[in-house]
Amino acid sequence: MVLRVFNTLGRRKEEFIPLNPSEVRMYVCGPTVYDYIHIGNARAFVVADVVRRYLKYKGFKVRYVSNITDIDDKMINRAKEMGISIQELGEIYSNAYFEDIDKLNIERPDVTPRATQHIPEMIEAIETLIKKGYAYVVDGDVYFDISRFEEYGKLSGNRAEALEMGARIEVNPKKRNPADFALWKAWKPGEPGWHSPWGKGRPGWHIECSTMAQKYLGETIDIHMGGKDLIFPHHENEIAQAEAITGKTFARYWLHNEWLTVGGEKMSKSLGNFITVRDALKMCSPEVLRFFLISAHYRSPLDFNEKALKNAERRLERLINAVERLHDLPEREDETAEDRRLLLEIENGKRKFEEAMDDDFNTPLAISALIGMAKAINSYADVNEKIEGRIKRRILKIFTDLLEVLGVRWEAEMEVSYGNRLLKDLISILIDVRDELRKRRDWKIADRIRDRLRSIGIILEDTPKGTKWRISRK
RNA sequence: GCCGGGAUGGCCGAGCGGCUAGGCAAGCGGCUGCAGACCGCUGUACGAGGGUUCAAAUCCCUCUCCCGGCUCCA
Repeated sequence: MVLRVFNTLGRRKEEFIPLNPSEVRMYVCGPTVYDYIHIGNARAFVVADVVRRYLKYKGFKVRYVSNITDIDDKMINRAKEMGISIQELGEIYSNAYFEDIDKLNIERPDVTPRATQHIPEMIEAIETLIKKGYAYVVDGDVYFDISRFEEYGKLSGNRAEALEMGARIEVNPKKRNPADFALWKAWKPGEPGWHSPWGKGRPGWHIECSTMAQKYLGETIDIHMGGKDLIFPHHENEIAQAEAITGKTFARYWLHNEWLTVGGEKMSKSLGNFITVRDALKMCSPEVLRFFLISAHYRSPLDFNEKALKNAERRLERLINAVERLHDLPEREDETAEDRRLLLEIENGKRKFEEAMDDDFNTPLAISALIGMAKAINSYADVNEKIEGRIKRRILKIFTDLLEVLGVRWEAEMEVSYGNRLLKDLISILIDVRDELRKRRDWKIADRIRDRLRSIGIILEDTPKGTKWRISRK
C-alpha cells in the first residue's frame, strides 16, 4: 500500500517516495534549551516519533536527526536571569529534554547536533552565500538577500512584496529588504561570540538547522518536520539558504503539525496557560499524555483539558486491558472456527489501521481500528476459556506491533503487574484469603481488602474464573 | 493589508459526493454478592442560506462566527 502525506510545499497530499529507497532521511526541528519543553513541543515530537515508527513498520530504514538549539537570544537572556553560564543553562535543559522525551517513549534521534558545536560549518555556509551573491555584510552582520532567491515564499505562500507591506516587521535600516534575515549577528558586549571573517559574532537561528540537517543527512533530505509556526519564517529561510547554496531541493516533504491549545487558546507565557510536560505529568501518566497527543489528527488543532485527558486514559486502558487479557488466555492444541474468525477480525483491523496510517498518518482513525480489535478479543474471551497457541501468538504479535507504532508501552505496563515477584506473591496471598472470606459470604472484610488495595493502586477484579488483579494506570 | 485553518450529536473526534467511524458521558439489558472489567442495545449530528447533482456533512456561491501565521515560538 502506498503512503500518502500532506506536503506543506504544494499544500496537497502526495505519495511518499524516499529519494533513496533503502533509507528515509528525516529532520525535526528540536528544542531551544532555555526552559523545560511544553506540551506543544511534546505534540510535535510525538507526531514525528509516530511518523518515524510507522515508516519503520512499513519496512523503511530511517535516519532521524533532531537538533538542539543552544545559542540564541532566549538562551542569552535566560542565562543572565538565572545567573549561570549559557553552557550550564544548555546542559540543564537539554538533560531535562531527554528525560521528558524518554518518559513519553519518544525514540532518541540517531543524531542530536548542537548549534554551538557546528559554528565552523555555519561560517562556511555563510561564506558560500556571500560568494554566490545571496548575502551581504553590514557592520559585522550578515544578511540573506531574499530578492536574490526567486522562489522565496514558496513554502509559506508569503510573497516578499506582501511582507514589505506588513506593518509588523520592524524596520532595520541595515537591511536592503525588510524581510531579509540575519545569517550572522555581530557581537555585542555581554554576549558570547565566535571569530568569523566578519568579526566576532554568533550565527542566526535559521542557518543552524539547515547547516546541521545537510551535514548529517545530505543536500536533499526526505522529510522535514516541525510545528506550523515554523513554516514562516524559519522553514522558509532554511529553504532559501540551503537551496541557494546547493541549487538542489532541500527537503522533499514538509510536514507541519497544528497547534495544541489550552482551554481553546494558544499557549503563551503572557496568558499564563503555558504547560510544561512536567506540569502535565502531574495530571496524568506519560502514557496517557502521549496517547492524548495522538488522539487527534496531527494537522487538526487539539485542546488540552481534563476531559480530553480522561477520554484518552479510558481508551488507552481498553487497549491495554485487551492485550493483557489475550496474553493471559490459556492455550490449547486444536484450533476452532471461533479462533479462525478472531484471527480474521484481527487481520481486518490491521488492514484498517494501515489504511488509516497510510492516509497521512490518521492516528484517530487508526486508534478506532485498534479499539475494534480490542472488542473482538474481549468478545472472544467472554465465551472462550482457551485459544489455540499459534493463533494466539499471531494475534498478539499483530496487535502489539500496531501498538508499538503508536508508542503504546503495553509491555512496560504488564511488567509492573508481572515483573515483581514479591508483589505478585504477596497479592496472591491476599487474594487467597479474600477468596475464603467470600466463600463464607463475609463481604464486609472482603470488600475492605479490595478497597484498601485499590487505594494504593491495585485493582482486584472478580471473574467467574477467579480473582484477577492489575495495577491502576492513573 | 496579505496568507492560512476551522464550525459534525452533551463532550472529544474521524469522514470530505451514495455504503449513516470510533470513543467518552447518559440510559437500558447481560455477567456479578457488590464493585470492576467486559459484551449487547438505545438516543441525539453535520454553523446559516442559496445552488450543482438521481444523490451533499462532503462540490460551488454568499453570509455568520471562531482560530492562527505575516515578530521569538512546536
